[in-house]
Amino acid sequence: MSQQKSNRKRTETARRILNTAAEIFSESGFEGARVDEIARRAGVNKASIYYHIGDKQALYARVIHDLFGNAAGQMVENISASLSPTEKLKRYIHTLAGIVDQNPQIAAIMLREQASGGKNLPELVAQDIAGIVGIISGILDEGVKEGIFIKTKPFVVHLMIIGAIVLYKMSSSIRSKYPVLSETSNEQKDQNLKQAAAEVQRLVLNAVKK
Amino acid sequence: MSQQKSNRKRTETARRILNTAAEIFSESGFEGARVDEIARRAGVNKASIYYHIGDKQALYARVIHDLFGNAAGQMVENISASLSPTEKLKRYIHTLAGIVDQNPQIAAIMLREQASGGKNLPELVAQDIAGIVGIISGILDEGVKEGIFIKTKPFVVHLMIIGAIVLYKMSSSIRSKYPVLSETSNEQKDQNLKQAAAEVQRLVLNAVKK
Amino acid sequence: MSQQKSNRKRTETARRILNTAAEIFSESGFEGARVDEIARRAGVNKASIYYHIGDKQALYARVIHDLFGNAAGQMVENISASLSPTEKLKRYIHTLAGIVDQNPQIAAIMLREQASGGKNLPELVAQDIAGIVGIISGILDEGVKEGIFIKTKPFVVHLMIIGAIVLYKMSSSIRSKYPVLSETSNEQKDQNLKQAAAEVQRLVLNAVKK
Amino acid sequence: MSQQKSNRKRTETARRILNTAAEIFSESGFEGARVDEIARRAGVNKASIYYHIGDKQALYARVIHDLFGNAAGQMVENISASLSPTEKLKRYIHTLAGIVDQNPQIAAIMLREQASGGKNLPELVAQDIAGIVGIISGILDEGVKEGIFIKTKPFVVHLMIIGAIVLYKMSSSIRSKYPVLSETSNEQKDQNLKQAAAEVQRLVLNAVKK
DNA sequence: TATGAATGAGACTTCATTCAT
DNA sequence: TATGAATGAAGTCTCATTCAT
Repeated sequence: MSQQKSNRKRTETARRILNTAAEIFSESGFEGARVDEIARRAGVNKASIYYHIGDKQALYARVIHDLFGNAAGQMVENISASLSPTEKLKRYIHTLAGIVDQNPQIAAIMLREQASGGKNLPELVAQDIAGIVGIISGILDEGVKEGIFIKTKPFVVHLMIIGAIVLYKMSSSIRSKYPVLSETSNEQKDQNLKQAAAEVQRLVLNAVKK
Repeated sequence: MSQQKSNRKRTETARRILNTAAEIFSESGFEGARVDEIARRAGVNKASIYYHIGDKQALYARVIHDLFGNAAGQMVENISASLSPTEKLKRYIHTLAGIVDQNPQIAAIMLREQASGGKNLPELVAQDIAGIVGIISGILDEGVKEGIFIKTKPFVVHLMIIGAIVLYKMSSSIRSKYPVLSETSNEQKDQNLKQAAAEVQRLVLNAVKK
Repeated sequence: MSQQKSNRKRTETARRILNTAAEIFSESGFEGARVDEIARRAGVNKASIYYHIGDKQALYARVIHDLFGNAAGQMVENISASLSPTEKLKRYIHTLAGIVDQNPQIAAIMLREQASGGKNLPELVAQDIAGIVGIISGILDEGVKEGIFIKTKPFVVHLMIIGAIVLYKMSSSIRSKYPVLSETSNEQKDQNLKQAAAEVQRLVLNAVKK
Repeated sequence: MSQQKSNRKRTETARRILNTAAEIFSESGFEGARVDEIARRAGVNKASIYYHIGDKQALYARVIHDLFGNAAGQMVENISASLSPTEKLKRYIHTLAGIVDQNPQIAAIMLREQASGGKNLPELVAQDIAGIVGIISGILDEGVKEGIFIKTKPFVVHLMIIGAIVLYKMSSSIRSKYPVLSETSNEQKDQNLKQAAAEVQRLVLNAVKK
C-alpha cells in the first residue's frame, strides 16, 4: 500500500521532470536548455533531477527515447498489413502528422538532431527512427511490386513527407513571428496541420502513382 | 597604399572570422558554439572578434545574413522570367540543391532556426527567406494559370522541396554514424545530393502536374 | 526476547556502519569520504546512519575513538611492569606494529590527522594518543635511571618508531603503484610489516643503548 | 619591453596562485581545499586559476611538483660526493630538516599523500621522491662497504628519519592545540625543528654505526 | 526502525565579454 | 589593431542532511 503510494510518487515526479524537460529541450535544444529552468518549471528541486534521472545527458536521452520510441510504436500499430499500398501510404502520412501534432516537442528535437548530425542521439533512438524509415520503404516497394507505384528512391520520399510535416509544424511559430513569411502565400489561416497533411497525402500520391 | 593594405587586412581578418563562425555555428548551433573556439580556429585573438564584428549575437547575425542573403540572390538570378513554369520549377529545385551543396553550413543553420522558431533570426534574414518562398508561389500560380499545374498549397510544396533537400544533405553524416539508418533502403552509395535533387524534381513535377 | 533481538540487530547495524566508515575514512579522509558511499557499502539506508550514529562528524569521532582507544588499551596490557626497559621497548614496538597490522585503517587516519593538525580530533582521542606517548617516555626514563639507555628526547624516539611503522604500512600501496619507489632499494619482497618492525626494534635499541 | 612586463605579470599571478594553493592544500588536503578560497586568498579571480593553471587537479599537480622537485634538487646539491658516509648521513638529515622547515607545506602534503596511497600523485613527483630514497640507500651502502655502518634495510632507515622529521614538524600545531600531548614529556619549549633534527642525527648514527 | 524522496547550500568549471597595453 | 589577462555571471553537478511514511 505505502509501496504503491511511494511508487506513484516516484513515477509522478519523474514524469513531471521528463515532461518539462521535453518542453524545454524542444524550445531551446540540448545546449540551450538549462537544468535550473527544467527544475523550476517542473516544480522540483534541482537535485531531484539528478536523483531520479541522472545528468543532463541522461535526461535528454530519456526524453528523446520516450518520444521517438513511442512514435515508432504508434506507426507500426496504425498500419495494418491488410491495407493496400495506397491506403498504407495515406495512413503513414496521417499517422506521422498525428504524432507530430500530439507531441509538439518531437518536431523541434528532430530538426535539431538532424542539424547536429545526431551528436546526442543514442543508438536506441537511431533504431526507432530507422524503423520508421523502414516502414515507408516497405510500403513503396510493395506498391511497385503491385504495379501501382513508380519506382522511387524511398529515402527521398520519406524526407519529403517528414520534411513537409515537421517544417509545417514548426513554421507556425516562425510565421506568426515574421508575418512577412505568410504574406506571400495566401493561406495564413491554414495553420492547421491536419489540412497540410491532407495536402501532403495528395501530393505524394500524385508523385508516386503510376 | 598602407591604408589599402590595412583595409585589405581588415577585411581579410573579418572574412576569416566569418567563415570560421559559419562553420562552427553550423556544427554546434548558436548556444553550442564557443567564441573561444571560433577565435582559435580562425587563428585570431578572441578580442579581435569583438573589435571587428561585435558580440556573439552580432557575429551570428552577420553569418546568417551572408548565407541567406546570398542564397536569395542566386535564386532570383537563376530563374529567368522567360522560362516555362515547368522549367522554372526544375530550376528552382536545382538551384536550391546547388546552394545547399555549395554552402554546407546553410542546411544545419536553417534546421536549427526552424527548430527554435527563429529566436535568433533577424528581420532582414526573414525577408530573404520570404523572398524564396515568394518565388515558388509565383511559379506555381503561373503554372495553374497556364493550366499545366493543379492548384496546390504553395507553402506545402515549398516545404516538401526544401525539406527533402536540406534533410538529405544533413542525413549524410547521421547515416554514416548510424548505418542502421541506411540499411533499410538500398541506396547507400547514393549520397550524392545532385541525384537526390533530380529525384525531387521528378517527384514534385509528378505531384503538381495536371 | 524480542527486545534482545532488537538490541542485537541495533548494535549489529551500528557495528556494520562503523566498520565500513572506518574503511572509507581511512581510504579517503574525512573530507573525501562520502556518506552515500558508506551507506552503500555498509548495506544500510543513508538515513540509518543519522538515526544510529549521527552526522558525519559524529561518525568520524566514533570511528577514531574506537580505533585509538582500543590501541591505547592494547598497549597498556602488553607491557607488564615487571619487564626490563629493553624488553619493554621491544614490546612497545612490537605491539605498535601489531596494532597497525590488525587495524589497517589506523595508519592512514593517523597520518591525515597529523597532517591536518588534529582539526577533527576529539579531546578524548588526544588523550588516548597522549597515553601512548606517555608509555614510551616512561620506558626511556626508566632505562636511563637504570643506566642502560642514553638520555634522549623521548618524543623524538616515539616519532621515529611510529613514523617508521606507520609509513612502512602505508608505503606498501604507494610502492606497488609506483614501482620506481621500490626499485632503488632491493627489498621489494620485504613488504612484511613484521620484518620491518624487527628492523625498527634493532635500530632503535642500537640508538638508545649505552 | 611590454613583453617583459606582460611576462612578469603572468608569472607573478601564476606564482601567487601557486603559493596560495600550496598553503591551502597543505592546510586542508586536496578534497578539503576550496578553489574559491584559493582564489580569494591569492587575490585573483577564480577564473584566473583556470586560465593560468587549469583545474583543481592540475593545480595540485603543479604545487606538489614544485615542492618535491625543488626538494629533490636541494638534496642532491647538498650532499657532495667527497664526504664520508657519516658526514653524508648527517647532511642528509640536516637537509631534510631544512627543506621541511623552509617549506612548511611539504610535511602535511607528504603525510596526506602517504595516507591516500598516492592517489593524486603524478608520476613525475613519484620519481622525485624515489630519487630522495635512492640517495640514502646509496649512503648506507657506501658505509657498509667502508665497514663503518652495519647492514640495514635502507628503506626502514629512511622512514625513521623522514617520519621523525615530518611528524615533529606537524606535531607542533597538534601539541599546541592539545597540551595534553606535550605534558607527558618535558620538552614543550623544544619545538625547534633544528634541535629535533640534531637528535635524529645522533640517534640514527648510533643506530647504524658499527 | 527503516527507507525512498527531497532539498539547500555550495563545489567545480565554463563562458562571453571587457581591460590594459 | 592586436593580444594576453582578467572577471562576473552563470551553469552543471554533488553532498550532507532532513522529511515523510
